Amino acid sequence: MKTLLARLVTEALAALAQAGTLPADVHPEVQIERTRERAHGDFATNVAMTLAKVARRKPRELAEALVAALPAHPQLARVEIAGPGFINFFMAPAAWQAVIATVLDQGSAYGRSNAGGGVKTQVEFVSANPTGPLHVGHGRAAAIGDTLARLFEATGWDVTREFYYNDAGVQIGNLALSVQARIRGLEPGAPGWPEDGYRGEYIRDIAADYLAGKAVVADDRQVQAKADPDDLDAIRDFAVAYLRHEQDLDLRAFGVAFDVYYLESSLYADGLVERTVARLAGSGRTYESDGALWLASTAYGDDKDRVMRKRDGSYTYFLPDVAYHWTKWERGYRRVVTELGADHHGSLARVRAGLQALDVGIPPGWPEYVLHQMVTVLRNGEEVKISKRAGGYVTLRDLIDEVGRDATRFFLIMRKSDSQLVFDIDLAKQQSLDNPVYYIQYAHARVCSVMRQADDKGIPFDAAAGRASLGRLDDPHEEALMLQLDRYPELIAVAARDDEPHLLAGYLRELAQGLHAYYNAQPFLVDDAERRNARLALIAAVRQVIANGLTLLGVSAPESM
RNA sequence: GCGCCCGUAGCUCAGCUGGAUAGAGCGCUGCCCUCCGGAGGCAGAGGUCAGGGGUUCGAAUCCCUUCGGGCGCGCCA
Repeated sequence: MKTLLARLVTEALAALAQAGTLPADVHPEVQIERTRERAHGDFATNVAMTLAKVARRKPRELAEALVAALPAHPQLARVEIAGPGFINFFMAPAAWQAVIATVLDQGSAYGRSNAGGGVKTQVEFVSANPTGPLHVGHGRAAAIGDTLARLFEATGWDVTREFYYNDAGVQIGNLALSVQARIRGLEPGAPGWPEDGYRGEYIRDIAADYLAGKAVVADDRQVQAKADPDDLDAIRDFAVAYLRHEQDLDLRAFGVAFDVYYLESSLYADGLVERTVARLAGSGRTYESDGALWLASTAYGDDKDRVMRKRDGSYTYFLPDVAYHWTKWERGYRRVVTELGADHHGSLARVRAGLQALDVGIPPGWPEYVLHQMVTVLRNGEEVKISKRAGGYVTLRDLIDEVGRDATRFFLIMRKSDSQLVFDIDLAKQQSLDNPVYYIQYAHARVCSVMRQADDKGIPFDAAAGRASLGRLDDPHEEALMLQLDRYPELIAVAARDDEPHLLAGYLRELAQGLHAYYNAQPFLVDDAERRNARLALIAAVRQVIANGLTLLGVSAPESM
């Protein structure tokens, strides 16, 4: 409908230009927006105001001329001029009613599009190092990254989910030493316990399994424990596989699956770090100072120059980060989203600057970054502290076990990633109206229940009859719902374009609210078969869109609760 | 000190790439079940959109600035 209106307005503008009311050389972008209030019609445009200056006419005068030149269309019932010069469009009821048939025809495909045109796209997220179980922050990353990936898939992008981690660095060495200390029966803090060792109970579990010679299978590796307390390499390999496996279980319980696991160590093994150094050196933007090799990254928008190679000859993490993102480009991903905790925001400007310095055709501003702010967990109104080193923190799996996957995913996605998020465990656990995820799921279950009732009463929903009688839908609640349904594809497109999955959570809440209000205002199973089937067609369409939206969030749409 | 993010109702937060009288949930007050699931709905109170400048037909939204909070600012990852 938006595109229809935009076309009509453009035609009218062309006619005005022809008549000399408008200068011939203006080609304004016609904005059609949804109105906030029904009194303002269904859609509105502000072109008369934006063009008033170049046309040297008063906005309302211009609006009059434009409306006079507007071609008639059966879907357009009425046009009004209001306020400072808005042109308000009132659509014919049939135009709204048509959305119901569209939803029912398209089913789970409603809302999908091909905006991405099949372009190879990658979402990198979670990317936790295998030094412990995943915590709530990783959960937020997983919810955001996976939902984005689903949104991209729904809008025609060819998506790969990637998990990047380091299996060979300082932290991993520390992990191996911690497990070895546990193998030797040491407790955290005891003499001989490694400095900055991992103190969590899970280290003890790894030690026990290692000694027992167990085998461990993770999604990207498998290892048989050697049970030798002195073989630090073997301990490390086992511990990494063990924790990777634990993370796999967490992610699976969360409904998240990765296509690719990328190892930082492979960047070194495959010579990609060296190649990156050489390429950067060739840029003429590197220099030696204090015995270290620097990149003049300030030339590319960074706020200070960065050390590439330290005085001791080893590389800083800046280099593998650039090398890694270069591989993303080389592997053909043209849209890339890197999802990180906001505490890593410093790497953003550095990596982009490094990629520019490579001069390999990567556009400025590539890749997209989505940074999420901190998660605070509340239990009994008190903050639960998260401390990885000390152990005993709230893990993702604790949350899933306690509040369930649906509520966990929903709570972690419902806020804008830029905002800090308070995760109230007690609220998330509540199976009541206070809990938004139950409220939405209940709307879905409620429609299913009405359909069952219809069957029981021997008046099952007749979809064909419903479609033929859509003209019977004239209640304000019905109009509001049709409007909401019509908006859904646009919302999906915007959420995918702007990397804002939280919009979908808010939309679904509003749609559910519309359904509940309608339910209370009107009976559906009325004797008048035309009206009854028309109403059932409407709520069937609402159920379909709720299901489609929940699927994109990775949340189930139950038929009864 | 510098950079990024945030500041909207008592609380938690939306506000759809600048639009008309700023919204929702919870909490509070008062209503609504002979009816398809009351696990619901309706109405009301509650705001200097942190403060101050600017840009323009129009600003919660864009720019500058002050204040407050979070996170970064290492030849750690």
